[in-house]
Amino acid sequence: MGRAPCCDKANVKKGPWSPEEDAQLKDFIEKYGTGGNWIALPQKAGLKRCGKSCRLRWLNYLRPNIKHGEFTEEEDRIICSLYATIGSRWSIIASQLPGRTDNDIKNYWNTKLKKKLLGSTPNLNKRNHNQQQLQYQQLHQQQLHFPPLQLPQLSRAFDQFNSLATSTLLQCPSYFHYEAKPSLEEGNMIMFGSEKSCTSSDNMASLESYLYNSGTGGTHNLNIVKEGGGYGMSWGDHQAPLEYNYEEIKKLVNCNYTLCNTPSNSATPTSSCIIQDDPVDGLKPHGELMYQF
DNA sequence: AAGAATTCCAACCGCTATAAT
DNA sequence: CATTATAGCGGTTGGAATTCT
Repeated sequence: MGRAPCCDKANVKKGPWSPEEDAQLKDFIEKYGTGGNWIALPQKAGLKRCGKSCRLRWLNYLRPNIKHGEFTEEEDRIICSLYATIGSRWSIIASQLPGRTDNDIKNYWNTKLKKKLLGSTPNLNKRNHNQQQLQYQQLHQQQLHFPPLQLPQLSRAFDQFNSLATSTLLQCPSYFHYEAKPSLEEGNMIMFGSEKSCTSSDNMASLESYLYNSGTGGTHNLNIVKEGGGYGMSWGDHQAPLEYNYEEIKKLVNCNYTLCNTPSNSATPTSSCIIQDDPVDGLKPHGELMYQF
């Protein structure tokens, strides 16, 4: 038996709320509270609405101290920082921004902030973006000389990751956790991330999806392994099937890692790393970043 | 000026976690 | 413990408003 519906779908109003309905809901809640039962509330308040709809209307619009309008730079910074750390957990992010709702922040992120961060190309529309992405992928493949479909997921995952990570870092470097061992050599490892970690069932596709969806969240280890005459990469249980040389790996990762005065074997808090954007890719933000790790 | 394309955001949907029985 | 009801969450959508061509 499936779950019972919370209301009679045929007899509830949907769509935008009228000022009268707003007033009715507001008056009722201010007088009697929600009673901890949203499902029963619309009937008591005389509204032909689903309890869920009432709850949403109250939380996102009617309740006191809701802040509407422009987000401040400080709010932007907090959202970026938390998104980089915990991903799209909007209710937690909203809890750090008094007066803002999760829905508001989610909308703001999806429509403005994400573009602002990635927006080194302000006139980018969907068509241009897709074209540029395609051009980039073609160029990328030509340069690397690896056959199509051999490692597309990993390559694209890195594209997505680096693009967002670099932008995020520009905004809020203190919240992003980055570690690297001294160089891309056998046995070395690059670790990105913060709190989340991939599960044992992750595969390349889910990893791609994870990186795509969660931006910089997560802890990911890219292991460099020696394979025959070149280097390969492994990610969790998955091993790249191809061999790459040092330069190819660098290009595949899509950043140039230059380490300065780094003691061997481990990253230390006194070391710094310069990441430069791939000049091939016009979509990515340009510049040079310094990290302490 | 007008139609097309894009942006924006309120509201909905479906899922999961938790509470109640 | 199993089942059912509810709250809450995040992803998605519809359509109004705005911008572009």
